[in-house]
Amino acid sequence: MKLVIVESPAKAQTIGKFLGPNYKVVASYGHIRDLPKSADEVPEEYKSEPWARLAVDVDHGFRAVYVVQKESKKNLAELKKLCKEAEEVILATDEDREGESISWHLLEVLKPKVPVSRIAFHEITKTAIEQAVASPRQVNDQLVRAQETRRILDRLFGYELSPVLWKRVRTGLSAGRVQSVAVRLVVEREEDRRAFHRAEYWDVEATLAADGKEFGADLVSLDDKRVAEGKDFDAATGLLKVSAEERVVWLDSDSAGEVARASLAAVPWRVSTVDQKETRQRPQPPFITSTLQQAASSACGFSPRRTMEIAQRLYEGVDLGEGEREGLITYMRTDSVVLSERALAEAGEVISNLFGERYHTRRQYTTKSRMAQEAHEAIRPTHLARTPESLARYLNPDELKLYRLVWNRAIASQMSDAELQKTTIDFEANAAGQRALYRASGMVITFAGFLRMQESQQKEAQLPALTPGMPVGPGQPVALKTVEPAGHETQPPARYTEASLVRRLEEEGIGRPSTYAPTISIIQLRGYVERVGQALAPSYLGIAVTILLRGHFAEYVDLGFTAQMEEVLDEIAEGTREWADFLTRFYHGGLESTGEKGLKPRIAAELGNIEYPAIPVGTTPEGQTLIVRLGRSAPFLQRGEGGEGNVVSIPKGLFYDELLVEKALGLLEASSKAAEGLGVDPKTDLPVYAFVGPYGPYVQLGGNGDGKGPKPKRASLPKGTVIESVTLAVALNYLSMPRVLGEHPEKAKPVVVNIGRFGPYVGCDGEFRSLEKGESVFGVTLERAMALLNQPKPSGAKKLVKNLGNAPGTETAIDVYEGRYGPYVTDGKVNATLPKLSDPMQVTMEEALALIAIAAEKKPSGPKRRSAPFKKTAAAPKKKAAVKKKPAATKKKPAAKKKPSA
DNA sequence: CAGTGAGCGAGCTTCCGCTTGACTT
Repeated sequence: MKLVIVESPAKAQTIGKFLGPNYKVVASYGHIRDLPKSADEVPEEYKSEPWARLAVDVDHGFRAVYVVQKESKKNLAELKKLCKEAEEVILATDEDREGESISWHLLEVLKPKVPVSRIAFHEITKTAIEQAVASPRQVNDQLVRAQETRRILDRLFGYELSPVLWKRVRTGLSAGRVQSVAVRLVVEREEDRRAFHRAEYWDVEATLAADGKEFGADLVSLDDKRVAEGKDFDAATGLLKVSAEERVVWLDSDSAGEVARASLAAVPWRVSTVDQKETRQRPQPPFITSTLQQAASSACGFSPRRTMEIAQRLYEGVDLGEGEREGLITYMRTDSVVLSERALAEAGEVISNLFGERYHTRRQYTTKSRMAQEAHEAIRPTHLARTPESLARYLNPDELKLYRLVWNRAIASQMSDAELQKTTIDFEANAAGQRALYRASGMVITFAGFLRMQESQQKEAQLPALTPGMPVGPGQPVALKTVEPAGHETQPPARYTEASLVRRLEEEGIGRPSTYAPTISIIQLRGYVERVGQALAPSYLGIAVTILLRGHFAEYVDLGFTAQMEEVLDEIAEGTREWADFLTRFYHGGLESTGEKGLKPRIAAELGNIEYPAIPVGTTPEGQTLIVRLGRSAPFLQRGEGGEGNVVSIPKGLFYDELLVEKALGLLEASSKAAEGLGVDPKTDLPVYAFVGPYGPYVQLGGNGDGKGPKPKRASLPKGTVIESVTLAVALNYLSMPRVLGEHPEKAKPVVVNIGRFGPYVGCDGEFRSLEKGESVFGVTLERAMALLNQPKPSGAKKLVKNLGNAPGTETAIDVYEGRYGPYVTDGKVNATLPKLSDPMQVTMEEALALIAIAAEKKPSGPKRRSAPFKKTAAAPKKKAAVKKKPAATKKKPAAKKKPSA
């Protein structure tokens, strides 16, 4: 038996059929090893290395530590077994960088004792596979190194820049070569929308009729000066932007009205020119991942993720009633527009049968993108003879829609050009001494060609047959019906949709077919981008993060970064560049003299300069700055230095493009008026208000504004409460807190329930207990409260386990504690968690001191964590942001901990 | 940006690209 390993099980099944019983074809299920994702996946022997977090030894040749992915373990065990039974192992992973890498990892892990060869095929047909088997080669190490370089660069990029965001913006955030540029694109589109100035421009529209047909003609020029249209205006200023020598006239409402009146009075007009032109239209190439996602989005409203799910099902196949599943489309993660010979031939037959020979034009497409790796074909039906109609009863409606899309596009791509005839007729009028030119455009299809496959037929507009010199007016062959001014406005650039963002990334060579949909998901999951209908709008968090990265790490989030990386990877693959050199320069930097800084020193140098992000909004007429800051619960607008009356939260759904100075001032105004309140508390006659504060929404009873007198009663609302939804009744309910549930039978003290900093709780006489997760304050009875209070205090607190006595020669006591995170030792200053599986009772003084020494050295270096953004009071000086450096002990690489690195 | 009641050692979070898992009441 010869063992053939491919990447996907569906492919394995198909190939298995071609190769016959002497071969066993199995799948690797993609990559089998990767860098460990987090500390707990790092092998024990490397855990104490300074680079363990990265799993790349950045100081010794960028040696990477790979671990078998959990999901791959079972399959790998199976593969190992099969390897032993095989007389030969054939690696048939995809022929691209990642595929070559998978083969290499398979070799490393399986270590087959039998001959191994590497084959590749781009087309799943019997001949292609037989040919591939007949011409084996070895794994291409240079290509593998290129992949490894890519992988390591992405790891260093993501795992070094993300922590910058944790320190300066919010924990849990992420930055990456692909995702950060995706967010940047969305943010910059929003900035363009925000900076956009509308321009109003007018033209004149005439309705004419001849041969019983009505048609329109628009004013295009006056005295040979072209009438300005939308594209003539600058988006950022709303002003006309045409070169000096170009003669353009910008009509407003009045002048357009005048021209219209004068034109109408100027009958008869005259046909001045009739121009006819034959044109052709070519079909588009068959689908690749990005274009499929785009088309499915506009035609069916599917998100990229949904499109890929449906495509996966079509790829894996359905039971067509013959008991065997058969794949209906080729592989859906591809960047190649190439069609196989068989597909080309099949298309010819299908098209000739359906429409006739004339409709068929054999076309092989070539992929434009330099980044393309072309391991697969274009996305097409596996059998073009299988029409959507013939599959209708086997597919669900969405599957059918997508299949139809794929089939139509593949067939159309092999059909003849459409032939069109375009007609332009100009009419001339003497409008109050000005020569006004009106233009009518028509188009007829003389040969439909591939347009037969188009779902929405191109609109034809037939113009009557006119000849130059013909008069236009009452009693003439061409009648003039109306002449009216028409106003237009330029439109701001549209937001990206998920699919159009994918398309843009693809055009820029950023990301791969397998990551487009996940990238779109991750930037939403991180809260950088939100969906508004089909469109993507950046959140204020996304804007803040982009401002930070763009301001301090510009070249890393540059649109061209990936393209540059790809160039280097190509050189590595070709053997003209050394991979570790490249990574050294990327991470540690180039020669000092060149001023080229690597990522690591760059971050170290930059960190102190990074302020907590503020998003610029503008300046008030009084000269105060307006900014958006990120609050704990939501973004808020701040005027000047903030403080009472100068701060307001930003309502949900108000995005940056609309947050202009005027709107911002309106919000501040409205918030001082929120003061009007929800109504009056019947018991106290005091007004009730609902506000959003720094810790979330809350309600308040009475006393707003003056800042004097007794503080008003306030109560928190649960996190995420929409302030607009709060009614008087709801507000009063919360204001009833802290609510007395009754009296403690023993202590004779009141038992209360309230919502506090750590959530809802009950309390009595200085004793407090939190409610359980999800438990409502309104459901708590006295009984329940008593039950909670009678429970012992949850002991997250440390417990002394053992006293080891004083460290030799000192007065410092060394103790072992049992804490929330397990047992640890401490000298009172530095704590060190005991290694797993060690018995806290068996710890010796020696071990404890060693652990403490290691922990002390690991203590965070560099700038101290800065204070929370809202900690400071209005009175405090504003400048505090400068990072204080602790006069911490200089840290050197400890000579003691050295690991024999290979 | 308001305000109410605890406590302690933190360690973790994060990247991009390949692929589909699926043991039971």
